[in-house]
Amino acid sequence: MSESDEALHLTATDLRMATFRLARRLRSARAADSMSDTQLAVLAGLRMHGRRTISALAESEHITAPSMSSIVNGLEEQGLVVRIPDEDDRRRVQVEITAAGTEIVAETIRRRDHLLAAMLDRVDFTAEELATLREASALMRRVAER
Amino acid sequence: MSESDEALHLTATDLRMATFRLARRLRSARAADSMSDTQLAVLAGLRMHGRRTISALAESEHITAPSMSSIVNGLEEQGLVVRIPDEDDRRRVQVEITAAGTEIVAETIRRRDHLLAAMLDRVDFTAEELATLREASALMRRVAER
DNA sequence: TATTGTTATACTCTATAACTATA
DNA sequence: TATAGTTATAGAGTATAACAATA
Repeated sequence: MSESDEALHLTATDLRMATFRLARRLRSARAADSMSDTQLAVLAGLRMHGRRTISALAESEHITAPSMSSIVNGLEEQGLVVRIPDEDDRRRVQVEITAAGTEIVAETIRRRDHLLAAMLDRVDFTAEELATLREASALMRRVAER
Repeated sequence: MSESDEALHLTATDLRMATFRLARRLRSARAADSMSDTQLAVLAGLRMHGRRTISALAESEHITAPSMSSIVNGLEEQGLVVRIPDEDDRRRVQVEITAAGTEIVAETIRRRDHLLAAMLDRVDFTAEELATLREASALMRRVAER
């Protein structure tokens, strides 16, 4: 293994462990304990990208269309999304987030950010260490896009 | 809000987004597609900390004892753990990972590290950027410990 | 015929309540 | 009585197979 390959693998191992541990801690914070990870992910996707069909949502979340149909049923019963018939292709259904759904996502994000900010505060990082974390965040997002 | 509070919250937001996106990508890599996140977490905990009781495992994973009992049933049927009666307190059962269970964890870690190393490679980071990621990994683990 | 979505059915993971065995 | 674990039962999330409506 070359020196640069070794650096790559060492970085990968460190970053994998750190990412899983932090994600696990943050995932516990959410606006409603009854919301599943998938429900939150669907709402967050709709909030970012606007209305989507069942198939598109299923593909985004890597689950099947019947599973997504069932998830959307649950969200619709809670008033967090609405199904809108597609006028151009009447086989399709557009799923749209409601104001209540948007608020659930926003509140979950607020709680996670507050939790993480409090965790960062307790460690008492220097300005330089905080800067390193922000630089790394940008790098991590570039990695995750690939 | 003070300047340092603002830095804390900006860092928290960046890091939350980056962490969730990367964790989500990496979680899909595992030694067996049939293994659930909880099953993997239990195996990984047993591999690190040695034999544990059902109650201790349930507490670690933040699930109830009946749920953990069921998870352990599944792992035992697959030959990945064994139940060992506790001689000192015969109400207790010690759960121990088998060689096959250890291998599942090791293989999952290998796959995730290889996936992440390949992702890092595709972005073509400089040595300095890789160093930033490794420094940040250490900082993230300190944060997650709190 | 092919595509979009739903319904039917089954399995896993989770919970709470009730039970057994042991302390 | 209290604790450790299991069993019984139910609800949510997932899958595959079969179906209905539309293109």
